[in-house]
Amino acid sequence: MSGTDTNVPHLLSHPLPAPVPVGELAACPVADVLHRVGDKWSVLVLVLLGRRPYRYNELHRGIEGISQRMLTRTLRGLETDGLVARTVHPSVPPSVEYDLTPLGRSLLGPLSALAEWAVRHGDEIAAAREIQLRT
Amino acid sequence: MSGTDTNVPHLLSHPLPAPVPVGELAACPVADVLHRVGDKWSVLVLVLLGRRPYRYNELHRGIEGISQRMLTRTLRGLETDGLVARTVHPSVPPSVEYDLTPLGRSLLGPLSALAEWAVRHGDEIAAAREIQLRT
DNA sequence: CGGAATCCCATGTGATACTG
DNA sequence: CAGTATCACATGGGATTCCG
Repeated sequence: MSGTDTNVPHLLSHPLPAPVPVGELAACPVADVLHRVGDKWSVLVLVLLGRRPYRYNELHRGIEGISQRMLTRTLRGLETDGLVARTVHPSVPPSVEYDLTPLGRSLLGPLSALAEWAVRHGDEIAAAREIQLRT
Repeated sequence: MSGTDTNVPHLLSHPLPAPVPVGELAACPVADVLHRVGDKWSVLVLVLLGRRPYRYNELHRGIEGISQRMLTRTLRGLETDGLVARTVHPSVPPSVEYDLTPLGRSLLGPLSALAEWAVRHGDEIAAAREIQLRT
């Protein structure tokens, strides 16, 4: 991912002093994407759909604790952003299948990098939080 | 702590059907981290502090549009999670310096992967949103 | 300078009930 | 099966004022 750095500026990697305000970053879609994927359920839906297509109730059973409302809203949001495709199969009873779009699938890579970091350092964060609680 | 754990499972990369509900993922800290960094300002603060240490008002000026309240809350949150260190220099007038901890710095890598993705595909997301708006 | 306190609104999230 | 509708609550976020 960092290997093909042809024209994309490395926004996070250069340790230079900031000459200008981060309008460059506020205007850039990084925070946008983080906000989209940073909600409570989106990443879980993306991960599941990264394995195979799922039907609605299948997702509902697969993601423990999600309400129908939030599952629907999450799917709609991801669909709106072109990350998830919704396909209705005209059968009786009707079945609806959700799957990742190529765009959504391309997000799995960067997401997995963050996932690995989270798995590796999650306990450190938890430890840091514990310390704050006892002071 | 978890540094010795070399076989971190690739939660997002194996395309196998899900044998069990994602309790594995709901319990794992991935969504947690996304939620922490997925707010409106955290990533911007992390990026700035990735370049060099900053003082409070320096950050306030550097991040256009952030309120004092949110800057403080964001810094406190990142500090609580052990990603940012706050150092008070006893001078007159007092100066407070914020910097990334090693943990915080280790997050810049995965974050930059996501940032590159966002820069590359941000327009596709915008395009997908436009389509939804006109229907 | 580096915040804290307060008020207020928007959004996220959940529970429940209902439906084609 | 695959949702919608409604209510209710917690949190996020901004504006303003005040303080050591």
